[in-house]
Amino acid sequence: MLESAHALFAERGFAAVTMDDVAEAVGVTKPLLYSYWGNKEQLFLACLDRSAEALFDRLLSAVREAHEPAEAVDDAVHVFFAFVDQERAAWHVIFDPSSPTGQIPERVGMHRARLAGLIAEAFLEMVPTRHRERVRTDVEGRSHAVLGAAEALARWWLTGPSKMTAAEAADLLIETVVPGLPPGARKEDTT
Amino acid sequence: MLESAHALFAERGFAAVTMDDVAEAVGVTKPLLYSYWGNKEQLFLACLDRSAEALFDRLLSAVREAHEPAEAVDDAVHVFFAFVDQERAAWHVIFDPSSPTGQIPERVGMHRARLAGLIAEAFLEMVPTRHRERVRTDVEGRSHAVLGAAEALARWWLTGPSKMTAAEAADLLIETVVPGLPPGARKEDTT
Amino acid sequence: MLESAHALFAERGFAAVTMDDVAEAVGVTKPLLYSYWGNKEQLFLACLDRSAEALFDRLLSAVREAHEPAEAVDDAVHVFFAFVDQERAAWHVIFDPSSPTGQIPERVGMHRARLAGLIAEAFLEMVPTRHRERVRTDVEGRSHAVLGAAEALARWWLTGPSKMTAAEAADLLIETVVPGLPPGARKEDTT
Amino acid sequence: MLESAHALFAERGFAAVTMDDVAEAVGVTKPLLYSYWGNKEQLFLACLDRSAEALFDRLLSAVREAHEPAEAVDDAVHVFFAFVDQERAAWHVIFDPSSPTGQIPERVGMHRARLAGLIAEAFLEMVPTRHRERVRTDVEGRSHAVLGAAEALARWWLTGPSKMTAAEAADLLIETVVPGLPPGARKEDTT
DNA sequence: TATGAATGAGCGTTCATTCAT
DNA sequence: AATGAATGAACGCTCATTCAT
Repeated sequence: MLESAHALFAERGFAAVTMDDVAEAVGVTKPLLYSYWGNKEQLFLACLDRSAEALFDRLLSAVREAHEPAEAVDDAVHVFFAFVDQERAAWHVIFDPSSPTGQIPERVGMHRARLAGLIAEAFLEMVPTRHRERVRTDVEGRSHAVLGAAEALARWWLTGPSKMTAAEAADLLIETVVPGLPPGARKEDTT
Repeated sequence: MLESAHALFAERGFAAVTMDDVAEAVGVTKPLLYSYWGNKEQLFLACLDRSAEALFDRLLSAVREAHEPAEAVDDAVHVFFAFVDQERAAWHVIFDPSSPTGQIPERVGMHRARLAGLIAEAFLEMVPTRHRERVRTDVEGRSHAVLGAAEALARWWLTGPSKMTAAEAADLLIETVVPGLPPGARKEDTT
Repeated sequence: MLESAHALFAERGFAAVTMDDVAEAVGVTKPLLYSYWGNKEQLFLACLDRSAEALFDRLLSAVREAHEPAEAVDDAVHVFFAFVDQERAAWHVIFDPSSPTGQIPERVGMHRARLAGLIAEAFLEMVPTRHRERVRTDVEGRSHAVLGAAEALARWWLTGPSKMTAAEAADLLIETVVPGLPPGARKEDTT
Repeated sequence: MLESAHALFAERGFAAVTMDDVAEAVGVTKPLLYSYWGNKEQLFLACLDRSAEALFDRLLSAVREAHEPAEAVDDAVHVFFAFVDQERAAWHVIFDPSSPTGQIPERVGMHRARLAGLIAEAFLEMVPTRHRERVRTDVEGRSHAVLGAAEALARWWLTGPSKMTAAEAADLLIETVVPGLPPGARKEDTT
């Protein structure tokens, strides 16, 4: 039942969707919508959480099932682009830029942080244990950078002139950001 | 006079600012605003162009004045973070995610593409002439990725727990994405 | 419920009535007005159609129930002035001259044409069958002329110094325009 | 200089023309417009008077120069349609239906009355002197009816399917309303 | 005289949200 | 549980009109 609302938000963005639209698409009356979700924001947050959770789960699996640290990052990136490719609506909802009111930005930030955390963990795996604490903050920043790179590359890939497959886009991202990692491993670890 | 409007948009985003707000902040009446800019969108676009132009100019100078290709990218990244640091309002307007109506997304896309183009040029300088055509599309994608990484890292840096200086944030970005470049230069050129 | 809106439009004309006025007069809030009629124009068109329909129906009955052609025109004219007399608001809405935007003029033209068509039919009845085609265009023009005469006479009657009854005004119109008809019947048919 | 304003009012009607439009069309600044005419209404009234005066003058000449009463009405009608044909802008301003505010309707009424008065005079000429007082009111009403008929026929002629010349339209009107006149002359004067 | 700049007052419309039933 | 009907609160925008210069 969230399905239809989800599709609408993905297509037109939070701000451009009215509760009337949602009610019509879902096939129920507006008051019912309110009795279920309280208000527009809550409804959107439900969609957002659903999408972000799905992406998070897939990334988590990829990272968990990887046999070695370096592989984990690669797999995660591939999973990310596969997700964008297959679950376009979910992707749009997660990164919908037209939702700047109330609790939404905060929640988006939280999901972003969770995703970045996942990436960060994978990176940390590549750093010898004794150096992890020292580089932790850097890794967090890098993770956000990588996530932002992924987001921007995905947007360019979806809307631009490129005719890459999801896998090729993923490889491009890996080539771009992964060699720069793990941090500290390069410079400081040569001792 | 755009100043005040600019500040408002930076602070609250396009959607959350009313023309009444702007009028009050600027210290004039609404009709005057309309006589100057026609409508809310035009007013915002004026702010947007102004900010994006400023960032573009700074990056362009940095790239032009660099002595060698590798230096150009480094300098650009540092200039970028310095800009975010000093011209926070401009930065927010450029990457305001709450402006999804009318011509705005298109214009934002244009500015993003221009910035990416600048980065791409700098990267191409690092690739031997005979390989440039072959890697051009990849480089474009990478440029968007780098820009996205910069945007995300800047956001994390401004809002997160990090206490880095702008220069340190810039270095972190460089470490993260620059080694991955130039594309083709690494793998294919060793032949 | 259209009643109050109708009265307002009749009294002050389309342009001089605001939706706030209507809402207050009707005793509901503005959004409800919009949920019922969509916009000001639609609301007015509803009033217009209602009035024009009422006048048309009365004229139609008069024409249908007349025992012979000549009587039909007479009766129609009397019905017209009786309508003006009793349903003054409706009359004002139909001939409201302050409604020159959107679909309104077109719709007014349509209603005028329908009324003229009714008159034209009555006139054609007075013309021998074999001449009808030949005079059809003339009759159409004459019908509009008669309708205009009726409208102007009614306006003069309602606002001027005359103290006639509706029946007397009707007779005056009949004396003025009816002898001039049927066209063709006079000049051409004597052969 | 009124010329341009006149043209605008004729084309779009009173309500749809802004003072900015007028200023631009005339080629002066708005404040100058105000210094000349005081306000929009006065400006329009100036245009209106000018047009109405022109029509009145032509009708007056026609009536004055006619050799006998019956001819006067015929000539006036022909002059009327020639005016509509040649001075379409003036005609539109006189009968502009979108000017229902302030003094305008009253002034329009005055001009209408003057025109009707002219027609009435011509008709009265056809009535033996001793009956004139008795029929004066009737004649006034009839004159308005004739004027309304002329107006409606002209509108139909200009916008409808007819391909008549101005003279043919005039003849059609004469056939329709003139035989019905002079009033009283027919019924009562046969004694 | 003539104007660039400025405004008061208001209008049509929208939409998230609620209540009586 | 479910809804048809209703609304509060704004918002973008317009335009006749007027000062300061």
